[in-house]
Amino acid sequence: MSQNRWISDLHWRRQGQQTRSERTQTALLDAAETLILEKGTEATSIADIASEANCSVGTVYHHFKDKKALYFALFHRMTQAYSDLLREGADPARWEGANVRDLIRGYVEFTLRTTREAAAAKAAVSLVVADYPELRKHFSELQGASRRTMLDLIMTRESEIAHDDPSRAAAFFIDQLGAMLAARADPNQRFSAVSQTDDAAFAEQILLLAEGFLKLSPE
Amino acid sequence: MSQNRWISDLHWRRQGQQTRSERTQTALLDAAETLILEKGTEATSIADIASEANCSVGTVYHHFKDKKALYFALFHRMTQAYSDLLREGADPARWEGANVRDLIRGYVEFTLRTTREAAAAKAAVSLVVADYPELRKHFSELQGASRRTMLDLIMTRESEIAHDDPSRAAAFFIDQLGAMLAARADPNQRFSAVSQTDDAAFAEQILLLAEGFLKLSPE
DNA sequence: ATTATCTATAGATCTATAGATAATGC
DNA sequence: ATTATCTATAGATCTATAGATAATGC
Repeated sequence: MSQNRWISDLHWRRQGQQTRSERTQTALLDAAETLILEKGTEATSIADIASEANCSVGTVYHHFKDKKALYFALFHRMTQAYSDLLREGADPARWEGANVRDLIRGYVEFTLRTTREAAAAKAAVSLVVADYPELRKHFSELQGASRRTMLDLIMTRESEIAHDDPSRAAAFFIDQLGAMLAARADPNQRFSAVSQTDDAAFAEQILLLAEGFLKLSPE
Repeated sequence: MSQNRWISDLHWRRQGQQTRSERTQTALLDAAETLILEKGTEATSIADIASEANCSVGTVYHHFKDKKALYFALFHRMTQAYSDLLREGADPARWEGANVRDLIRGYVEFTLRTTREAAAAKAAVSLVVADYPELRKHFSELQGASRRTMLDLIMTRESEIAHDDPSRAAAFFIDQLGAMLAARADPNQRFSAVSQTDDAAFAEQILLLAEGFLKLSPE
């Protein structure tokens, strides 16, 4: 019998040896994502996932140690994709000559775009996280990394901020901006929103908030 | 056999005839709340809930049609409590002589206090909602009601707002404030936050945001 | 008398595995 | 030769019910 090779203790997913292996794993993760969004994690069974991915239950267990491993792999796929995008977007070279306004505008646009592109993946993963308390911390830390990166970038332009305590104000603002962006990405928010804004108007209002709060020097 | 009397199609919970009936139902809901928070909805079985509430599986099904009915009742209990508090807090008579600043301060304090008091209930219910997509809409509408109430109150003080379009600005601000308060109530946020503020400092910063954005007339 | 509770269990999942079969690529 | 897949099923849940027993309150 072959030795099992798993990516890590956390993910516990077989390192495929053939091209079709990766294709099958992707199909399984896609299937899980779809079904979880549709019916929730509780109502989604391995047989459902296999069927949605056009393969058998046995195949699922060839690739993933157990149900939890499959869900963790789904978590890993989404967070990995997000981290990669973040690293690329936060490259200081990319922001040469940008002022604080540009940074905030860029952050809002980047976050809205990436969360929209990966909306299904993100929503499904947040349902997984709800059922696996051990993942909650990882999930939040990912958001935290994105905020720290943004804060560092902004603080290299500290002189533009006329607020008494620029670093405290910037940190507060970024936390709140994170909350606003998270809410905006939540498809349920349309039931609770009392204002309607498209993305462009949203970004514009956010800049007004930032200007008033941080007291940015005039452009 | 006795006729079953249920509170509604949605909640499907027996209308108890004896004092101990209510006590048992409360114990069952409390037990479900505790276990869901601990292990998630998927891993929580009826037998677990019965055991945590010191009663038998048969008793659970005497009071609730099925597992879903129990979870829906938990949802109902939390949302009802919140609605009641909201109705009380939003009474216009209570806000005689208050200006926009007072209203915002009051809203922040009210929301932080009630969400902290009911933190466990809210967290458990949000896990339930994650597993029952049909509840998502109800959940968001509840938040929406709270925001509309707040918006109405603020707009009776429209003259204090120097922004070009007071009603649009107020609606936008309330939506964003809702997002910030929701994030603040989330216990995971401490892993993602880059700023540390206690409730008093938070309320103060929110007022600064409001003043700058809405252009409130000086006090 | 009616309502609430318990015990015991049928029946329906669902997870995970064993063992046989098919596809891949050296 | 090795890797990936399928079929069939054991074993472990878990939900929900039936029927007997205990507690309540008119």
